[in-house]
Amino acid sequence: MSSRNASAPRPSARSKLIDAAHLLVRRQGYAATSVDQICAAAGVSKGAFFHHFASKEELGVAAAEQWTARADELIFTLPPWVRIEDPLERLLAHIDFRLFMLEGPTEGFTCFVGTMVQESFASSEALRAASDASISAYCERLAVDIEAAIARYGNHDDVSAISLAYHIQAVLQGGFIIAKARNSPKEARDSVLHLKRYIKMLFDRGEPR
Amino acid sequence: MSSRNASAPRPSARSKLIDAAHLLVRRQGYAATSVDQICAAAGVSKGAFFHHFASKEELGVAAAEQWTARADELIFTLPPWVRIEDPLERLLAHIDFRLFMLEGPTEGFTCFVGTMVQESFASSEALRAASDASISAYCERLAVDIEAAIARYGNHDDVSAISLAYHIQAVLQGGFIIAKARNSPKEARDSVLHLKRYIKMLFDRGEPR
DNA sequence: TGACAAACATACCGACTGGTCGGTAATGTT
DNA sequence: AACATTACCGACCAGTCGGTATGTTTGTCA
Repeated sequence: MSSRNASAPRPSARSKLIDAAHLLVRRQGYAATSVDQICAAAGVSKGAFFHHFASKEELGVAAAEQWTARADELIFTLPPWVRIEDPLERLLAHIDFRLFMLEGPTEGFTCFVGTMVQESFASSEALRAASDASISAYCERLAVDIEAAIARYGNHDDVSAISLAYHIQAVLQGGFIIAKARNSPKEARDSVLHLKRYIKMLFDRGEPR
Repeated sequence: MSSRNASAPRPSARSKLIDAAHLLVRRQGYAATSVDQICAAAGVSKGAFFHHFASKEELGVAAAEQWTARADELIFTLPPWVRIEDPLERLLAHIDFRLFMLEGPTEGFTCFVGTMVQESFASSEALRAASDASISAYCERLAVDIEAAIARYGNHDDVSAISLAYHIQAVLQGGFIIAKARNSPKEARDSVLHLKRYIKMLFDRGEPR
């Protein structure tokens, strides 16, 4: 839907620009990142930028779509634990993975679309919609596993799978902000541990180990 | 610490600039909000701006401090439920209040410092520290009530009061992002309901009503 | 080899950015 | 009345913004 042909012949300018946008926007935010900066980081001229993207906003949309694909691969396709049979164990492994990601420098684990949508939700409908699509795709994919866990184990209240998925996403996004403010992922990690405890309680299991 | 004398003689330029900054930054983000925009919204000249603040960054710091005071008043001082005797009931009333706030247009309930720190954590140590101070002040104030609730009721695991306070803050901050992306507070409200259910479970109480 | 278009580079535009500066009006203080 | 201080104004600066116009290279197919 985003690129005219499925296979990119050269991985060149376009994808390098998107990668640079991911890097810089996660570090500085969308508005504070200039087109010139993105070009310089990508090692590409400004003319090339506007050859591939009609505007900075259009790059933002493309970068959000790419972010979705990247996340789906990194979280739902490549890791070995996605093949765990039990859906609840798979869900908990997912949480552990997100916890594992909360390490190292802040720029390494924060979310491109979460950062972008915070600045642009009111000023650019295109960026807001693209960010929403990315976040919602993650949540809907996660809700499939949650639904399966509910079907097998039931849950404490009659919580909906999709609302729990959004809750997980909210804890993560909020954790990123706390980590940025605190300049440390510690509080964010503890928050994800609270989330894990909640999920276990929801499915009526005691503490692990 | 922020203003040289405790009582502001005229509520004029300085506070109007801070109010305008709160409004515009919450809507557009920090970098996307220009000094000229803030001056126009405050009905104040640019010269007056740089009379009161040495830089845009300094305004950001002052606005964060003001945000802390405003939040403390709005959440921990003025509401009648802050005088509920039982600390757990008071905590749950706090959650209900945050839920109640998640209504109306997005700009109405989002967090100034949360928005600002997301863009500035890597580029301005002063803004990051000011945002951290605001968020942490809220959490530490909240942890007092949580600590009292733990003392009276115990809790399921041996979770710490301060980590639960940061978790609450994470759910709220994350909810703001979800609400911005979804262009609706629905999923954020559901997320806070998950949070409330978790707190009840933590303190070993069944469902309400 | 030549034709032609896509992929890139260079130079540049007007609008706007954060910030400066010289000056003025009001408000104490003595 | 004289003076000092603070609050405020509006013009202005150098630099940067997103975006455009135009030129040059590169790959493809005849």
